[in-house]
Amino acid sequence: MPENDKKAQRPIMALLDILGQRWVLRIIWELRDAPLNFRALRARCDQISPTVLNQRLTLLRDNGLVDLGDDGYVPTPLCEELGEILLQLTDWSRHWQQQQTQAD
Amino acid sequence: MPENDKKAQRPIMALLDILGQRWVLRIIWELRDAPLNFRALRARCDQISPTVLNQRLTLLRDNGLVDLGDDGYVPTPLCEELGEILLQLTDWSRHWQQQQTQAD
DNA sequence: CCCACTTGCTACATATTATGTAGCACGACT
DNA sequence: AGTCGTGCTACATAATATGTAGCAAGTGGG
Repeated sequence: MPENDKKAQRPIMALLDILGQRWVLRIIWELRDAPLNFRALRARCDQISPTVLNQRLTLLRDNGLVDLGDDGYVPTPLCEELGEILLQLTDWSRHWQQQQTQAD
Repeated sequence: MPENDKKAQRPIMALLDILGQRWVLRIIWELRDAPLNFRALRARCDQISPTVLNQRLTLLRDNGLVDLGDDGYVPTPLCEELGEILLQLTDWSRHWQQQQTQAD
C-alpha cells in the first residue's frame, strides 16, 4: 500500500490508494447490481483467495463503501455514486479496445 | 495480476485489471496536467521504485494510454478521456471524506 | 438432542510482486 | 575529455497474494 504524505491532505489521494489496491475496483464492480455473499463474491472474482477478499472487504467496510446485510455484501448509497462514475468506464473501454485492435 | 476468463470477452474486465494494478491509477492521475519525465514521475508517486514504475509505464504504453515524448511521459488523447472520468472522483472523494469524518 | 448444511472467515506454507539502493548506458552540452 | 541529466536495469530484501484446508457459529430438519 503506497503510504504517502499527500494522503492526509487530499481525499483524492486516499481514494486512489484504496481503489488502486488489487481487486478493489473489481469487487466494487461486481457488487454494482446485486448483493453477493462472501462465497458468491469470490466466485465472481475468479476465486480470489479468501484471505485477500476479507482484507479488502474489511477495508471497504471501514471506509463506508460496503455493508454486510442479510442478503450479502452491498454497496452503500455513497458507493453507488462511485459505481455510477465507474460505469462510464464501460463505454470508454469499448472505445479503447477498438483503437487497440486497430493498432495491432 | 488477476488472470480471468472474462477478460477476453469484456473490455471492461481488461480495463479493471489494468487500472487495478498498484500505482496505475496514481500514475495516470499525476500525468493529467503536465508531462513528467521518469524521475519527476517517481517523485510525484512517493518515490515509487523504478522497477515497478517502468513495468507500469511499459504496460500503459503497450495499451496505448501513455507516450514518451520530448518533454517526458504524456497521456494519449484516449487516456485524456479516461482522465476526465477519473476527474469526477475528486468531487466524490470530498463528499466521501465528509461522511467518513462524521462517522468516526 | 443431534446431525447435516451453509455461512463468514482464518491458518499457514508457498509463490508472486514490490521496495530500496546502486549504478549502467546513452545522449547533449562545454 | 568530462560532466550532467536522461531512461532504465540488477539484485537482495521485504511485503503481499495464492491456494488449500478447515474452524466456529448459525439454521433447520428428524
